[in-house]
Amino acid sequence: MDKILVIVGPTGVGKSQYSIELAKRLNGEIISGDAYQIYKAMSIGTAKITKEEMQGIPHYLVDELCFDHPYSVADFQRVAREHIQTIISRGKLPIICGGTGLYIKAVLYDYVFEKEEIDEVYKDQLKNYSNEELYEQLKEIDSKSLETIHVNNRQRVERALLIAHSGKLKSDIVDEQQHKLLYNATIIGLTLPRDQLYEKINQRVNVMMEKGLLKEIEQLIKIANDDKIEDIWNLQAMKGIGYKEWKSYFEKEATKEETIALIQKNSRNFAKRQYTWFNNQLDVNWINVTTKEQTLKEALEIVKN
RNA sequence: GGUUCCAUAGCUCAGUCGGUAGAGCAAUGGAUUGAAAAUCCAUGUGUCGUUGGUUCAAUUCCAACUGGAACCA
Repeated sequence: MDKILVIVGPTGVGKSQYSIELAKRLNGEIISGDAYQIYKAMSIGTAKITKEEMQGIPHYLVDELCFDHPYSVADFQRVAREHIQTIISRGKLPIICGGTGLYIKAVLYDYVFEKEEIDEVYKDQLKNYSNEELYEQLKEIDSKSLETIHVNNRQRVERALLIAHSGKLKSDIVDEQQHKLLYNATIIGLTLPRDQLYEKINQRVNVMMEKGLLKEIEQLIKIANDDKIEDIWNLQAMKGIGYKEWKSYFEKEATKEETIALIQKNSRNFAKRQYTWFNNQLDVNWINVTTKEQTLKEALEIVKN
């Protein structure tokens, strides 16, 4: 199996910085395992690292899409795997670094995404039903998929119905998988005590403001106007933390201070969800990020073993 | 200095005509297979300011004290 290194951790813990240091020492190249850093013109709010900070280490899946394009776990899985092969063929170590748990798991494990064509007419029809009605429909078609989907989780109930409608059942697709790693992956998780992490997150949002987050949003709105995009706030890319919160601000329903506080809160909540995923879905070697030298030493040791 | 009011969860506060208490927000735990920075589920964490008194029983009534607020000097 091909050897790869994976660096995960909650938002704001300092993954990017460590990935560079490790890449330098291990002759590696970095693939971003992040759902939002793929978008161009969204740099401050996604805390993207700059060209200088990359220190010449090649990065993939950063700055590749316009913000009006959709991006999905299936896209990520396909392209990330291609990059892994290319990097290995050059004799380098692939390092996946990011905070999007689902994306990273989908690459590492044998997740299968069938080729599908969405039936837009059927999708539209679903809008006419209540959560309960959709749930009942799914119970008839694919009751097994309901084991991990709650009635109120409309997004995922609809998704399971769409999958069933396009051919195979979602539960069958999952059952056919072996849930095994496809790579010899070492997964390192960077962590901090919760209160320290939250403090860092709050500070980071303040720094984003100083760097011009609001200007970045205004710029995106301008691009959207020029491109005649109707509702910018409906774009997938604008659902990201640090972006979606500004809708209320521009509609004069929230002050700047309230918006900043909301971004901080959403970031903290997100960090907590990330921990839930990494703790329960991946086999993570956790390293407490207190001193930089110690962290690197520990990380290198884990990689060797 | 005097009078009055306040003190209950991390915060803002409700409440118990005396039987050890509950909302919102924050927070915590969990699910997660094509929106995942998304979407959804669950959970009240408390010497009811301190010390005494009355009482079978005090967070609740009484007193003193401590801290805070307002008003009068």
